[in-house]
Amino acid sequence: MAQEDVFKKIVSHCKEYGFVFPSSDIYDGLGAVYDYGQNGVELKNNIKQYWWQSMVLLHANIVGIDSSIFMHPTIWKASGHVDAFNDPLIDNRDSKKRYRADVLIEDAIGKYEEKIAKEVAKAAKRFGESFDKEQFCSTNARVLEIQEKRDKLHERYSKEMNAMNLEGLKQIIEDEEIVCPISGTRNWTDVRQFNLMFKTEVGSTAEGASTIYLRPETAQGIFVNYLNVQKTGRMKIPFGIAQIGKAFRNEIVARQFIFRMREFEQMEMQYFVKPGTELEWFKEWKQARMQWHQNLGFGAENYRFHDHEKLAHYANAATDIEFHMPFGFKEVEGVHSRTDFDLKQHEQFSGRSIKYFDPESNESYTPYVIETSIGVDRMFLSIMCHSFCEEKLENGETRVVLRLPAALAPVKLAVMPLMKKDGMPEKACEIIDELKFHFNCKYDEKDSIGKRYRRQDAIGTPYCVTVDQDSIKDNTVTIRFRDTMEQERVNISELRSIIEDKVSLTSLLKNLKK
RNA sequence: GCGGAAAUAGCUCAGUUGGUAGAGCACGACCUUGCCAAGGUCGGGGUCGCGAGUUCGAGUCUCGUUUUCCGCUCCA
Repeated sequence: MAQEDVFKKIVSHCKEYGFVFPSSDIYDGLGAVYDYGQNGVELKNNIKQYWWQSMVLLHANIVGIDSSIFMHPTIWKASGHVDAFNDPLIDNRDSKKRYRADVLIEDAIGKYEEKIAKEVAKAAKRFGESFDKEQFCSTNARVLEIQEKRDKLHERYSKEMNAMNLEGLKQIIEDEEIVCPISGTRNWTDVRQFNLMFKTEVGSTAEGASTIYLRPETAQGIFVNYLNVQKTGRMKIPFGIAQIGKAFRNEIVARQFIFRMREFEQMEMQYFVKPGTELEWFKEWKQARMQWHQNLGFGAENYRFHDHEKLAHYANAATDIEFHMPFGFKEVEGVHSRTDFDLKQHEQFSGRSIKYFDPESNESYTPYVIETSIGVDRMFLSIMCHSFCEEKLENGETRVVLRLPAALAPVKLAVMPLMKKDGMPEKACEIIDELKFHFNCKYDEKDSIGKRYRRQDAIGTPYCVTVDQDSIKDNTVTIRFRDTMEQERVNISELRSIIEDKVSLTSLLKNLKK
């Protein structure tokens, strides 16, 4: 597939030009872990800056924190991760397919529903023609019988799920004679659990050691600090807390390059609102986050919302912002209305009151939360995918160019002497020495000028400046633009004003303000 | 975790029925040139993913293992 080829090219481009390397490369790599290289780290930092500034700089009522990766283990009991990250899985030995045991059983419950609906429909049709009391009674009895079976199954299933009794779930699958949809057989393995949280131990002696987890999301660090921030920052609802940080999930299958990694970075903002207003704020943030994405100029057609129909236990509204990757529309960001679930849970598990006292209405309440949660690495990938371009030139050659938004580009300006003599290198270095305080500059004197331009194209440098013989005499240089490859002759003293605005985040951020 | 495919220089790959490890690009030095991947000379770089086995001899055959890709599966 052409699209997959493009993705492969992007992956190797990332490695070849110092954006992303497989982790532990010289030891054959470590599954689903990647390192960012010299250019990747610049791009990633710029993405984080764009997000952070759009949140914390542009909103008087949003502040940031940086909470630690280790947290009290009870936090993950309160959040539900200890239970919910333990999906019960079962394999069919014939089809070699793996299923979630709970999903299989829920499907079986659904089948009873179908049966009931069928009986009712059949009866309705028959009674439309002629009413027969005996038939009515027998149908009624049949429906009641199925309903009873369904209710019994449901009850048993809820009980086993709550207890996370793996043998019990397996027994249900056997008793209900659930077959694999592919092979049609009942040749099942035992139900097994895979814990998606990484564990480690705190305390060096075995006796004093306690198991703790690497956080699977950054959100809980915000929730448990919510009251600290509210009190010390004198925050009034509605207000938000933003955080950028690493999170860890022991994914069963981690694939598609940096799209799903075991160690990844999140940018999360939890917005605390008055109960009852949460759906308005949900709508507001949904739009605001989409605007933030589209502000990069990648084209509205490459984004879409994916509203969740099946909501997680903590949410009363949820949507994903998906971006058109070479392997399909994929989730980059989630916007969730998390209700007061998390704060309430932490109140219960910690035994501390973390209610908010509203001075306007003179009442205390647990705030509702709107969460915006975006994967830095996924954002990085979407930007690389969209910017990567193999361009046919008029002379028939192809040029590989990264059309990164200038504000995100790792290097803003490359300065190169046309020749390695006659004072040109020195002049070029003078230019860099002045401009390096304002944006990221790079010097290059190796190889022909054309080759050097292409090298900069490949890492997305928006501007190249070339110092030639005339520059020595009249202090002018040619500035070359990445996207058009056109050149202009300008005075060295003008360079900063020409470039600085276009490569700064300010230009992006200003477009965000309505 | 299951099934399929793959792994040779930084990258892309060649390597015949088992017989001394190659090319192009990239990299370094020098010469020539100078505005869109230029030419020349010389040079550095590989335990052929790793470990066993078969063999006089393994990049090549067999088994195991690791990693990657594709499909399944999963995704707060």
